[in-house]
Amino acid sequence: MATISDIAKQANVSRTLVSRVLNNKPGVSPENRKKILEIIEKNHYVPNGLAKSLVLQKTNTIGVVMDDLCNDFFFQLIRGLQDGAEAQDYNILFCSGRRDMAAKLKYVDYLTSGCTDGIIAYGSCFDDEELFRHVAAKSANSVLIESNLSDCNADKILLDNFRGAYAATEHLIKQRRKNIIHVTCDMNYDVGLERLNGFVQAMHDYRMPLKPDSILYADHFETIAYQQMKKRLTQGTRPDACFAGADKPAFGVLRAVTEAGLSVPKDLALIGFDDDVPDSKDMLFPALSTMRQPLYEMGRAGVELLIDRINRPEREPVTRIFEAELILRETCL
Amino acid sequence: MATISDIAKQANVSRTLVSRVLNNKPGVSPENRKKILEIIEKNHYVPNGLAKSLVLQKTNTIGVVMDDLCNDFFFQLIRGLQDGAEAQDYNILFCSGRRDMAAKLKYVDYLTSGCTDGIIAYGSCFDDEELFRHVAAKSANSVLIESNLSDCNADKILLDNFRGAYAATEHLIKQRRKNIIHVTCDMNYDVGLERLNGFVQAMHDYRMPLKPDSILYADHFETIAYQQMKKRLTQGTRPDACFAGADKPAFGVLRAVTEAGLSVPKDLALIGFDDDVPDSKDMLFPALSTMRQPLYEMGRAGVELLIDRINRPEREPVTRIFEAELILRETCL
DNA sequence: TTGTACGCGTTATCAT
DNA sequence: ATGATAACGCGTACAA
Repeated sequence: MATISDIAKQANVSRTLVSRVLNNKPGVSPENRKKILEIIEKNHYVPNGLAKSLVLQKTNTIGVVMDDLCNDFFFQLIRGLQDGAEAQDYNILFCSGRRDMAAKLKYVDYLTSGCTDGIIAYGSCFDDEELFRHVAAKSANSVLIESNLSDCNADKILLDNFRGAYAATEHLIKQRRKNIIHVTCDMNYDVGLERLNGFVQAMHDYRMPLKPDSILYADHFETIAYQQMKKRLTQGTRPDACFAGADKPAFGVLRAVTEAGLSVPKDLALIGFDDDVPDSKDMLFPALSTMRQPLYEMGRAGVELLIDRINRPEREPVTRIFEAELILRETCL
Repeated sequence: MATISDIAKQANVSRTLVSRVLNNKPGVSPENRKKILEIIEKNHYVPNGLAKSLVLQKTNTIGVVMDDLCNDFFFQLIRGLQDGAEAQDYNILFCSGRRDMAAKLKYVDYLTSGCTDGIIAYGSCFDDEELFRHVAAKSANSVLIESNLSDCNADKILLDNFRGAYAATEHLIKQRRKNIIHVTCDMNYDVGLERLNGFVQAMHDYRMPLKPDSILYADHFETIAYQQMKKRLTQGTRPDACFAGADKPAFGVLRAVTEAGLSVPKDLALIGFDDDVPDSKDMLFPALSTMRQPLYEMGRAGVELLIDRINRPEREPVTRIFEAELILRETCL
């Protein structure tokens, strides 16, 4: 690959002039500018970004680290991140640890060792704590999405999962449902705990009965929720309402309920969480009522916070908390 | 951020010794090594990757540019790429132009200007030609997936769309279907044309009638195929078999056919292309028969070719052609 | 074992 | 308008 020196040599000028032409700066005679531009063109010359970033101490690039790129749950988040970066003319790079912690750590190290001006990390898995402390300790610019880590020097984007869960549960209660259960999402994540807590608090505040079989433990996918719900329907009193900690388990519940010959929402009202519904699901089941998580907006806000921090590294860290919104469709009116 | 000089100063040694410790090289006394390691630890020091790559002329990183990260079609490809990179201890970065050509070009420029050892570009859109010529002209290491661009200095990973389409059509013919139609995928892409050609050739070879209404033009999504098929069912002779240029339009067809009260595969046999089926679809419709495109393997192969080229830049460009595999499920036996 | 000096490719400063 | 020089942070001959 040609370098700036090659171009300078061919044009019989100094590297300084070439650099000025490259960056559209004044101080170059029209003839020289023309000649230099031609030679640049002829050689398909592009300045080396590494060298440039090294001397400028600026990359105009931000990095994103996530658990897994291959999950449609992240689509809206990704769009928000991309649009946010695009709006301020930053490059944005995506990495994923393929659900592997060591790989994720590796990418954090990589992205914070010079090639970006800052990183955004998504994840509320308890295991992520080590990761984020590592980032913060290096005092790299960073924003954490969905991770409520105290005293670490990073901006944070959070969703009020507790209030969201509370609101969903409250709605079911006000619908005069009598036997409300909660199917959790993955309890290895903060969100799992927070949503469970919101459910419990609402039940408590409204003096609703909370029995051991009021809570079914599942994860972020459909299958376990389906199995748990299927089992639950064969024992104890039949629930007439369910708040699920995420949409995917909600669909597991929906499937179990439907297969048991029950009618939704008549026999059982159902509210999910996330608004993470592939179009095709709407054709399969009644449309899912859910607490919408504004992932697009959270992504955009994350990028904006990060770039602001890049420009003002001394600013105190802030936390922006988003609210989930109750979307009533067909599974709960 | 601390630099290697800072560490050296604190340890009262030269930068050389610190560098040796960082890279696990001999030539450092045990005492010095210990002292240096402690200071590195204390400062959370990590070497600057830019400077390192600049002097080493090596980044151990590859970049991927795609149309759109937010499409489940790419999941298997991404997994293949990641696993391939992981296997050889390379970092892999994903960028997407959000379906915007200018953005895609920008990312290609960015990734080929120093921060990676090579790039992989996916796409067979005709518009991509400019892009790939641009890459090749810079003589950056690159591999093109699904893009059959002649005389450009890059390795290529291709799928034999013609043969795949031919095989699908042939299967329908041998099923003794009499009125076979083809619903295309997006004709702005090579794959659209190649699959159409395969269909036409098979029909021709077997002396099957090919009328103007034997071909419905759609795109890579469901809706248009659905509309076209719906219209088609109200006019002309009813088709008894359909080969669709991709799975998503196949599902559009399936929906139209089902809504028209026809039975699949009895009244109409259907074969898609890609094997790009979200789980939930299987619950909604009869499972789709399709030509499986081995995207995972294509991704892995792409990375392997790229890294091989990085190690042997003088090697002649090669092209690896993968074959699609007929997967018979419920929509065609 | 240790350190000096140079180069990677670029931009910025300060002469001329 | 032009160019020599230093600097960014690192690795590595080479010399000591």
